[in-house]
Amino acid sequence: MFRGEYTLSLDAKGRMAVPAKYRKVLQEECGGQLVVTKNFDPDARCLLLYPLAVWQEIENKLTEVPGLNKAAQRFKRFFVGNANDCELDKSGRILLPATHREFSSLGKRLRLLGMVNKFEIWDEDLWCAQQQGGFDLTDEDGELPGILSQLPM
Amino acid sequence: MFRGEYTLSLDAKGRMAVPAKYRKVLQEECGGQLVVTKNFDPDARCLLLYPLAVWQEIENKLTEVPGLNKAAQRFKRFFVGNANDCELDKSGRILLPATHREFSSLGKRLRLLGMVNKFEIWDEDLWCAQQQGGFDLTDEDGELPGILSQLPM
DNA sequence: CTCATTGGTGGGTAATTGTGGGTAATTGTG
DNA sequence: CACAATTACCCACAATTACCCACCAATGAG
Repeated sequence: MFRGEYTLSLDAKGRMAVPAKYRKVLQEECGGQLVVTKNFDPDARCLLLYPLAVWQEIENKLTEVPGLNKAAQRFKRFFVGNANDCELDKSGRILLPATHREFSSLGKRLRLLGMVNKFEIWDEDLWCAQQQGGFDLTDEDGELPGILSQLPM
Repeated sequence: MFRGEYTLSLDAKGRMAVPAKYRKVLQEECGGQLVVTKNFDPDARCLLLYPLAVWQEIENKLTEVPGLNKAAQRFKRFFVGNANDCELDKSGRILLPATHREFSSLGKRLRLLGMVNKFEIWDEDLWCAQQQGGFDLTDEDGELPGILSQLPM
């Protein structure tokens, strides 16, 4: 699955090269079909990039969301409403929609992060600023998420 | 498993030779596939080097992390987002990504530390400075971690 | 002590990967 | 239907990476 940090650039046409090592996998897994959406966490203004197959699982789950639950609808509106298809072109690049580039303040230099089942796309400066701040691993409730306390790292 | 301290150098291209005694093991255990990431502890600015097989155990655990838990995502972003693959080349060296070298202030001289299931990579000067300071074995809460109090040492 | 072997280092070179931009095809709009 | 805007394809160049070989220092055997 996906991991690691890649420094890449956004060209004048709004395209980003996907690292060569992932192109083959993405072709096989989903014919180079991807989905970009915006991250809902206001403290992490980045884009999320999913292989179509992974995205569809999420989308399936979302069909179960009750139509009258306002919070759920709000989430769906943001997450799915902002999810655009993109396809790897013949040279292994994807075109990021203008609205998305603007949302995440993407400049010329980007950082792509492998996040196991998806990628995150950050503006380089934003990412560096984000990394500067200390890391607080505790939840809103001040607790360490259970899963983190058991990692064999 | 890994132990010991090795003094090595980083060449002009950013490569580091893995000590010969570990090359064979790493080839057998994981085909020479390794993963480097950045250490989470701001008081220990070093890189962590895992054999792929060990890394995958950690990563598997992380697939269970809920996408909407902000603290968990923050952790994943740092730990997995910074985890780049590296492979032993034909002469037993690995190429450390530029971003990682910068993060841990790696100069020409390095120290590699065996840490049982992983290695740590330090800049030599940083490592020496770190060793100067006294050692506090107690946790943030002033307690000795339970597991340490039972060591048959 | 000398020689052969091994392990670490440096650097040339070829292959691969990322980037920029011209041009043709497609899409949407009036 | 014609036009403008956008997108996809292609090629050329630059940067990076992987492979190879040569060198030197340390080690161990004879």
